[in-house]
Amino acid sequence: MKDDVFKILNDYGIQPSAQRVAVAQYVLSTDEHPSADQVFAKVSNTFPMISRATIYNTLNLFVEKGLLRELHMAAGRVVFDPNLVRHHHFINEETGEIHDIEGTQLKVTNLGSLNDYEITDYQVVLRGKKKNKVG
Amino acid sequence: MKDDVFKILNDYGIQPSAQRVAVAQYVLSTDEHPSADQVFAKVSNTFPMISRATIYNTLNLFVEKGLLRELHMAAGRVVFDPNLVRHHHFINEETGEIHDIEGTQLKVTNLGSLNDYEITDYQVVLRGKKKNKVG
DNA sequence: CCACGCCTTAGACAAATTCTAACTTTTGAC
DNA sequence: GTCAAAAGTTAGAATTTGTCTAAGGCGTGG
Repeated sequence: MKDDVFKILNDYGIQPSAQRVAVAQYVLSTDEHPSADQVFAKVSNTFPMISRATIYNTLNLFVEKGLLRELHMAAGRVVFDPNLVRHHHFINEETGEIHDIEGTQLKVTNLGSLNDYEITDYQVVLRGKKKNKVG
Repeated sequence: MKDDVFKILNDYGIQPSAQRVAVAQYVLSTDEHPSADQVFAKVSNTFPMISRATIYNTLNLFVEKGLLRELHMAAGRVVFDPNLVRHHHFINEETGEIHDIEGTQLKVTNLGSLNDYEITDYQVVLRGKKKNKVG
């Protein structure tokens, strides 16, 4: 198991260290969608000397190397939108700008199959960059 | 124009004040998806005495009254996801929990029509609550 | 005028994240 | 093995985002 993690880190071009292995063991085996602080709390149990900065450094490195993905949807760090009609958003990853995508440009189907949930709102979040006009 | 804003605030049950009108004039006329701090910066230009607390109070009031919507997708306050396969997320608004929705349960179509953008990633974000089992 | 309620203010506070400077560990050359 | 350079880690300071608090301002009804 620790060997697995070692191999995974190597595969992603991440130099293993005791701290990085400890973080990876937790985040790769959970479906809790933890925040950095939750990772800190969990990993501290088995690795009491680890510092917060290392947690942040390690998580950011993992994201950079493609081993983890960041989700930007928890509370806090919020922006405001006066457009109340259902619509979607495109985030330009080069600039951070958020653009509206009209509701009619995308269609989400099969919503009805999610029987356990009562959906009050949904939107599609697209990430990418503006195409260069060619020619 | 100022009269328009006055009327809108009244329509949404918001007691107008000089500060609230100033904030509304900016946020209702922009498509910049501003953060609270950006609102503060802009409104300070025309209303130098306004305080940050008033900006936050006012924006939160507008959201509460339905005049604005919050978007939780900017950088910061982040959680991490080891699931790299394309999938979607359901946020339980009662608990804040984030659940994975398999990519196969939802289908987004018409992506190809967004010709100006090069999409590197997308996901559907659903908000709501777990249904109570009835009976 | 006075009191009451609502609003605003400045600054304190709190939480999340990044930065910094010093220390430790690893690695590679000799 | 020893040394130096590079990489990683640490604690704590600093920054950023947002809320809370205590005090004061303003308008309306008496």
